[in-house]
Amino acid sequence: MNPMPSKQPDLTRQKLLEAAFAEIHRQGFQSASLTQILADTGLTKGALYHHFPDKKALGLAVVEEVIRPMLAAMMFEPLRETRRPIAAMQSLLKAKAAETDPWVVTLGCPLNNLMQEMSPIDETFRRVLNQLFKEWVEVVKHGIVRGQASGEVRKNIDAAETAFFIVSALEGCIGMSKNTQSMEAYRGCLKQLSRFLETLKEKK
Amino acid sequence: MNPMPSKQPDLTRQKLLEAAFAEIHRQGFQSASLTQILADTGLTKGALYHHFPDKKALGLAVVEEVIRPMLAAMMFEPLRETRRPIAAMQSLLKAKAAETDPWVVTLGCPLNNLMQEMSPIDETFRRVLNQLFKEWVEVVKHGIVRGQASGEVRKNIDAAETAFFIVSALEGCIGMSKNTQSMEAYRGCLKQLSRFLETLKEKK
DNA sequence: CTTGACACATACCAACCGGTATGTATGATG
DNA sequence: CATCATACATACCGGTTGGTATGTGTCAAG
Repeated sequence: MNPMPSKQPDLTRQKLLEAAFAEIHRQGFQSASLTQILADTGLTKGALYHHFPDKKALGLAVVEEVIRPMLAAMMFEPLRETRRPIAAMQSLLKAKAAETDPWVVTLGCPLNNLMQEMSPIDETFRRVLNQLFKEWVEVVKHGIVRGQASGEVRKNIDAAETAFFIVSALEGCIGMSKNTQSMEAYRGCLKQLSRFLETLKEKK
Repeated sequence: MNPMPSKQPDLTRQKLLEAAFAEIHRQGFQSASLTQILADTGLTKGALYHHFPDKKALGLAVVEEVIRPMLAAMMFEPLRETRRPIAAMQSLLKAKAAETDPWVVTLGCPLNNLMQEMSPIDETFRRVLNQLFKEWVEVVKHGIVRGQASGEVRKNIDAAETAFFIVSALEGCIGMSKNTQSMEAYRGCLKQLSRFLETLKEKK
């Protein structure tokens, strides 16, 4: 009846995923230590290898079940149905710039970190990460297209190319700011990206 | 007199640096294997630890003595004395887009790779990498300032912020294209960056 | 001719890695 | 009550890691 706190497999799996996410976010996938993850969770290898066949599967699960929902909530949802994507994205950037948590500036975007590390050396990772990345670009692209329909966005721009660039530039800003470890540089970079977005608007 | 081919210490050191650069570029610093580097050079640990005190020193030397000159030749020099930086950068981007070597698209920018991996977890690396990055931004910034003086560039833009953004966006383009492994996406992204540069020009 | 610093090569080490084999408590099922 | 799969824990393994200690050949100086 009263289920023991330590015998809920779904909860255990979730704890492993979250600890793995944190460790991977800090150290990267290859340098992430399973021992460390287990130390963080208080679990053992028995639990880990019961829920995941190997380290790689754990990493891929982190992408699908931790990073994807996170990204969807933060970046996809706000753009999903907007008819004024430029305005939506600018308020999104403003929100990011207003964050006081140095999380992003110190550790960077989890998706980008993994892409940079794993895409060149592991095809499975590359496919999964690229799929997620492409979804992101697609969301932005559809936003732009809707913006073009509603008259907010100029019609002589390539929606796909522009969307790819916007996401790339944002990841670039985050990455460089991570190196600088300066919230101020981060905000300035986002401001310039916002300036670029402004140039996409239809002139009235 | 005739110096033996294998007893020129400077040459040995250089071989180690280049092999280390290649290995680090592929695998990242943490996952770079000293054994692999030695196998690539045909040398042994005796040679390595004669020239470098430890792995970290080797990595930092790679940054200073391989990546820095490479970056300086490719990105700094073309902008050093130009009075029309926008034009110079656009021809630079054009040259990058025209490259058929998939080197950049498959492995990415060595500087950015190291920054993403090492900056959050090692302060020494972060300082060295950030120094190099800041020099890059500075070169672009000075170019913009000179462009403002010569009338090519609008005067109501923040040179420092803009320079930071340009470098960030470029690194972002490279990074995302590395993930996509598509030369076409890479070229499209550079084209959008070029479009941004165009908006910096003084209206005639 | 000897000495000694330099430029490596060889052999070895403890620590850690991901992964496996086995043991065990629990809870549902027949 | 017996059975059996689930959900872990424990103990262990071979391989690899960065790093070290020692050996050796060369060459220049004294």
